[in-house]
Amino acid sequence: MGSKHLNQTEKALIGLRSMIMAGRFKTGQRLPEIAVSEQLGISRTPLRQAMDRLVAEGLLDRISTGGCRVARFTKEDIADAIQIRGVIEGTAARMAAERGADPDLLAYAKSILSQIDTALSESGGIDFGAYVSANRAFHDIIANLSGSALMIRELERMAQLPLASPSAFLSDQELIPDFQESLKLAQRQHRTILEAIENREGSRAEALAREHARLALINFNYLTEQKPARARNVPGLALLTEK
Amino acid sequence: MGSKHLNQTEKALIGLRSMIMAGRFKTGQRLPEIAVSEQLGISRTPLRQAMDRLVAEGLLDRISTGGCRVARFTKEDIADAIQIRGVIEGTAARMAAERGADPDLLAYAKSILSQIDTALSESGGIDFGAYVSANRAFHDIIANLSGSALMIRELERMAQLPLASPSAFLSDQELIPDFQESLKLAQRQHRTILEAIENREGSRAEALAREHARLALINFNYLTEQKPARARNVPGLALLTEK
DNA sequence: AACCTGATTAATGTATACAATAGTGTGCGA
DNA sequence: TCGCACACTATTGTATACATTAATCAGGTT
Repeated sequence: MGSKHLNQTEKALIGLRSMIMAGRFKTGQRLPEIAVSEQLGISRTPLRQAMDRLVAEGLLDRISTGGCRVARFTKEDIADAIQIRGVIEGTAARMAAERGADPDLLAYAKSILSQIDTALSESGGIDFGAYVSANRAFHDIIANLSGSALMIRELERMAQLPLASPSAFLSDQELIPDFQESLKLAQRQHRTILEAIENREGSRAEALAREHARLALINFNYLTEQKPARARNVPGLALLTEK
Repeated sequence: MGSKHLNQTEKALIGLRSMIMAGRFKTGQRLPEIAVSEQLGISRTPLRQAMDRLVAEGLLDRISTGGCRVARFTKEDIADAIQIRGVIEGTAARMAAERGADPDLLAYAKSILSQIDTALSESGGIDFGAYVSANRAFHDIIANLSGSALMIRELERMAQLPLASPSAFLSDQELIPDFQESLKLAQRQHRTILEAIENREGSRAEALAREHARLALINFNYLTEQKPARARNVPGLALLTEK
């Protein structure tokens, strides 16, 4: 599937991003290029390229005196990110509805929903792996249904923002049984969104997609307020800062 | 004002961006690093950094086999970009209204509106320079009124997209008298948006800001369909492609 | 003792040399 | 004449050395 031949810049990007997400750097401190490049076994040139990419993603902030530091996010930042992602996904859904969705893509979306149904009704408990990948696919399809290349790009960007992606709080759900009920609600919302798109009900599709994103917000609040210990396992949550 | 000490990367960014916007590169062809670096008098390292930034901005596309090419945009792309910008600005306005706008910022916004009034009522004709900079300031304030750092970032991004910025079709308006009436309509919309924010009418503020963005779309369509000759003067329009 | 000033150190920013790879053209064969 | 293969060229990707600038620390002065 994925090409195995990653160049140095891509290796640096992946390696550095995971280090950041895991919270491996001291807060507020400048990220030392030489040390990181030695740690990754990659020279500074591609590392710096990767850092530029991470600045664009919002994971790093440039420092005026030179270099970068790891960005910190407040709860409010994350709530805003989720809300904005919802707004953009809502716009994608509305565009899809108003312009008319591609029939093949619609059919594909329905097959994905069936996969989610299957994942949710496993006898031995929910199949999280299948759910997460199908959920990701569904949100990709919504972007594609809009028919706008820019929309696809923007939603990809939003998904990279820490904790704003539709799957941000899913990766570790096997640990959090309380979330399982919300998965079923989410799936009902998926169906309704697709139905609205198919019926060309643009405004309804938009509102539903916005509301759907709020589930992520609920999960986020639940996690940080009720289960702070488990929150440590969620990648990116290490970047959360007080106030 | 602006710091005079630009480093090489920033020089390359500015220089390359203006070359691209002016349409100085052959369509679909790979952008040659060596030639450009010699033309700018800057070595390849900071040039490549600048290219990465422009990829993030969407002005360049990466080529799978290496290097970048200048991105091309269809009319539909630009219409989508304007619409999405309107949606995000609408969200900023709604956030500002719902959360309550900062009084100082609100007062500042009103003073900017007065400046626009003055620019529009000059006896010798409209003062375009003053209008454009005040208009830009107004849209910046809307972003800031939202109180969300992410929102500010996203709107800055959208403003960099070719032809999606609130000022995209203003820079050259002295040549296009037909637009002058639309400036007055735009200013009325500015007042209404601010009023809705002040009254904490979130939904109204959102809808008004969305509608306001459509003015850019109208100007864009008018320009490309009615005055294609004058369209050549608008920076970025060189990137417009058929189909 | 606190603070400013200067020198030292260590980091980032830049240029360039080298390596790897994609693009191009030529020649040979069918 | 067309197509394929091979070699060659040109360009990108990477490493590294150098220049420049910021951070640090010591020493002296107030």
